[in-house]
Amino acid sequence: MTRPRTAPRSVHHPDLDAVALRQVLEALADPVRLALVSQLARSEGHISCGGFDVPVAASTLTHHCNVLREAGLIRQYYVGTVKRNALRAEEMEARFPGLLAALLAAATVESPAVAA
Amino acid sequence: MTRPRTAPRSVHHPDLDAVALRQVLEALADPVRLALVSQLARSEGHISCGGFDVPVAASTLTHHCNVLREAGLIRQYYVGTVKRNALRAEEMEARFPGLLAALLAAATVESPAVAA
DNA sequence: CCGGAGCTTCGACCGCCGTCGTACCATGGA
DNA sequence: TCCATGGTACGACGGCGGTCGAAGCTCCGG
Repeated sequence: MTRPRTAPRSVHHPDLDAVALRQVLEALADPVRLALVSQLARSEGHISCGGFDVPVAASTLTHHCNVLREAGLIRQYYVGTVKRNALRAEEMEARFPGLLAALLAAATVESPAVAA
Repeated sequence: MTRPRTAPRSVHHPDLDAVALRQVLEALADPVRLALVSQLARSEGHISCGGFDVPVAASTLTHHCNVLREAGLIRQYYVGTVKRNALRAEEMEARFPGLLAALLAAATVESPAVAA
C-alpha cells in the first residue's frame, strides 16, 4: 500500500453496480454505522471522520468508514489532513430505488432526533 | 419449555412496535434469510418450513425462521405437523413505511427470478 | 524544519452467529 | 397402537467481525 511520496491521498470507491444488496444491509446492520449514515443524512454538509458522535475509538471509526465506503454508501475525500464524508444518496437511489430513503426514515422514526 | 400435553403448539410473535430497525436489518443481512423472505414474497401463498429452497440443514432452517419471526418479518402457524410461514408485509409497512417494499425490489433487481 | 492534529495500519482479543448432527417431540394416518 | 413425517432442542465447533491500543504516516502551521 505504499504510494509514491508525492501522490495525493486517495481512496477507492466501488461502482455501485458492483455493490451487492447484502453488503449494504450488513453495513447498515451495525448500530455504529447506522448512526454514521444517519448523522450524515441529517447534517446537510459533509462530516469529517472525527466529527461523528459515536462512542468508539478512532481506529474503530476508520474501520466503520471503510465498510460504509466499500458498501457504496459514502464517498470520502481528503481536505488537508481531514477526511470528509458524503452520502452517495443519489447513486444509491439509482441502484436500489427507495431503499436508502426508507432506511433513513425508519431510523428517524426510532430515534427522533437524538441530536444534542 | 414443556407444555401441558393437550395444549396446541403455538409460537410467539412480537408486537412490531417492539421491533428495532436493527433487528430487521440483521435478520435480512443474512443471505439465507433474505432468500426466505424473497421466496415468501414471490409465492402468493404461505410456504411451509420444508418448502423453502435453501441449502441448509433442517435445524439451521429452524434457526433462521426463529430469527425472522423475532424480527417481526414473518408469522408462523401450525397446520398438523407442518409449520406455515407468512410475510407480515402490511404490519411492516405500518412500522417502517416503504422499507420492505424497497428491500424486496432490491433483492429482485439482484437475482431476477432465480425461481426454478 | 519541527511539532501536532488527524487518520491509518497492524496485531490481538473476544464474543457472537451460522452451521451441523443427533436426539427428541408432536401430529396424523395405517 | 405404531410408524412415518415434519420440526425442534441442544451442544459443539469454526470463522468472522467489532473492538481496542500502540505505532506510524501526512499534511498544515509556526
